[in-house]
Amino acid sequence: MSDMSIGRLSALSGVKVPTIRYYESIDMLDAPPRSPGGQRRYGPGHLERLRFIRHGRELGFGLDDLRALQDLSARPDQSCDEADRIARRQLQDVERRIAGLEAVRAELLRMVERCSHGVVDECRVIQTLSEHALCVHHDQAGQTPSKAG
Amino acid sequence: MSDMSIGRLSALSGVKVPTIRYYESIDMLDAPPRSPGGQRRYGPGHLERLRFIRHGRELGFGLDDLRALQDLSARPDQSCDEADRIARRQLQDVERRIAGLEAVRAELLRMVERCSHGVVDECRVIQTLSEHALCVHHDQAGQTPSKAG
DNA sequence: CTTGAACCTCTAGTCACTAGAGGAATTAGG
DNA sequence: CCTAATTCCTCTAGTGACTAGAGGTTCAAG
Repeated sequence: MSDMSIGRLSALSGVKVPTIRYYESIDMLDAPPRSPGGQRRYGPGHLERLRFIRHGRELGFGLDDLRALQDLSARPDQSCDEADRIARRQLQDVERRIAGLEAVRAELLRMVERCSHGVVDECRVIQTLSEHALCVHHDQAGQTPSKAG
Repeated sequence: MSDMSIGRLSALSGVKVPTIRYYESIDMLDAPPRSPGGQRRYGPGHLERLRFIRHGRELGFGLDDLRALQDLSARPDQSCDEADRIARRQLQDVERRIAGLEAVRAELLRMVERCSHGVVDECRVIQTLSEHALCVHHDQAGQTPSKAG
């Protein structure tokens, strides 16, 4: 288990080899000792940490959040309010994204269901994309403070 | 309406000024004529196209897809099968992402609901991330993790 | 000892923008 | 016409989280 090569660590963690090296380069993962020839040799601590990161990434946490959570878990006496706050923020973000995607899904469904498989000129897909151009929906411009059309 | 500045086009389309220039640079949007001093002057066709692009982006289409859809709409006699195919692929992608995010949401909910607001050592948030036993990845030799995003 | 897989560093590319520097043009008011 | 404010210009570089490839070195098995 100790003295793993990067390939073995990759297989055991499910994180690709270049990604492990990338994590090291951005200080997400401690640089391991090297073999006499200069190749990385990992211990079980690295594997544990990588799995933590991978699990967190699967849940959509950013690497900065995971760094913060990892730092917290190194100080077990502290209050876990910060960890809770990070997780709740992530939950809200995920819920917001689900809501957005469901609206998108509804519109895409309308699009493809109305497609009569004719020619482009009558195509609902393209028409819908063009038509909605007439609606000035949720205006998020914010780039020109003076006047708006 | 004709001879808009880039700022006005931005306000009317909801697409930010640097993004409009970026679209021009990657040939998503025709380069407009210039004023004597070299500033861009847009017509209504540009506005229509930009709104098409923005709407498509809101639905999650990639710029390559939108380029293809635009090219199709310039040839109204063609079959719209290609447009339909692009939209259906997008719909599937969105549905796949929703499913992934809902699994993520469930796990995040379990996380924060079990947090007892004590100290880090007992924190469910951090514990859950560390518990790779419950993790979905069994691929000990595989090299292709799938991601929820 | 040879072979071939796995490893090394480094650069650059991905997607769709965003930020900022440093300067030129335009517009509104006087 | 002059000035000041605003908008515009090009260009480079940065974002997040990797991924791909070149060109070379080390390791483990036979």
